[in-house]
Amino acid sequence: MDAEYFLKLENQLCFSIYACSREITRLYRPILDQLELTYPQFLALTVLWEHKRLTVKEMSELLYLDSGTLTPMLKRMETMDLLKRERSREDERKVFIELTEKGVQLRKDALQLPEKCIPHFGLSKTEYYELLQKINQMITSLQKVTRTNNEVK
Amino acid sequence: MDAEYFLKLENQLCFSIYACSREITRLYRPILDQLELTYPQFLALTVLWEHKRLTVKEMSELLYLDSGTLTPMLKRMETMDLLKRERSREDERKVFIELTEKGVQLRKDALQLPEKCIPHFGLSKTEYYELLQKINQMITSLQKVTRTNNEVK
DNA sequence: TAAAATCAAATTGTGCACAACTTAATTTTA
DNA sequence: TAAAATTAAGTTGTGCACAATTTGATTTTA
Repeated sequence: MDAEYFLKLENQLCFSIYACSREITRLYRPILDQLELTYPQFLALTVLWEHKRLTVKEMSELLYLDSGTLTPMLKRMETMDLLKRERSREDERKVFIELTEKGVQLRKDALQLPEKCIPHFGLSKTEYYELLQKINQMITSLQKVTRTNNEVK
Repeated sequence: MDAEYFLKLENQLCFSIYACSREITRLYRPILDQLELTYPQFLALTVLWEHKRLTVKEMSELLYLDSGTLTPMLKRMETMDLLKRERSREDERKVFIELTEKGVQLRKDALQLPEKCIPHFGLSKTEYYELLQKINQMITSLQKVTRTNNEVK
């Protein structure tokens, strides 16, 4: 492994991925602005459109975000009348998140997002799927290290 | 294009890339902690190791970060004695950034980063390069839209 | 060459991201 | 079954990211 080589910015895959992530968010922003959503809020809605009702913990596992990020964001979204937060009666440590009618309805408007944005990725259908698969493979590998006690040192 | 399909979290390439970016940062963190650096600070050092002296504008173009992000970060790094900020005499709008001896020396310690981290990406050499290329291709496509006035609406 | 336009950096304000910690509830175990 | 351990959510504090705006310098142009 040539450490000198990989220390150059242009050869750092981590930088490319980090920059690409922000570039996609920038692409999405004008449309999300119309829906009055941020990108993380849109992701939170996405999992709620799929699962109806989730605890904060479950959302945290789906989005890889912790309660320190989710709690304040969900509170903001509650204020915006997109969702309800309700503490579980069976286990009072848990808080259930459920969409309001407004939150459910927003899905219709959000459908334009993939249609308007994905063409700008500059990828063929095949490239899109292959890239998705590769990145997911990478996430799985990374989580083996980052989600255990085997910290890299 | 099946918008319903692409609205599912698992099919969203943007989510994968966003999650992957954070997962890599998490992998890097224990090592960067030892160097007392954050990931964006490490990137700032990376471009300064390559270019010796840069204006804020030039760093902003290399890292795709604006002055609102860079100025406070560079001030923190100046306090940490990693770099100097000096306003240009020829054009007083510009501020030059240059590494201190401490900033230069940190490069030696940073060399361990790629060596220790890249193996955990779970990619072969070929896969690494292909992925790097694909992501860079994607960034270029995205910038055609995000870095012009043709906003997606 | 003086006004208008542009430019570079800094500032302000909002919203993540996340480490570290706290609180309160539930589960485990001695 | 009471103490210890674990768990879920919330809190606190720091550091990005970035839009929008401001400040001051330089360039363009009428």
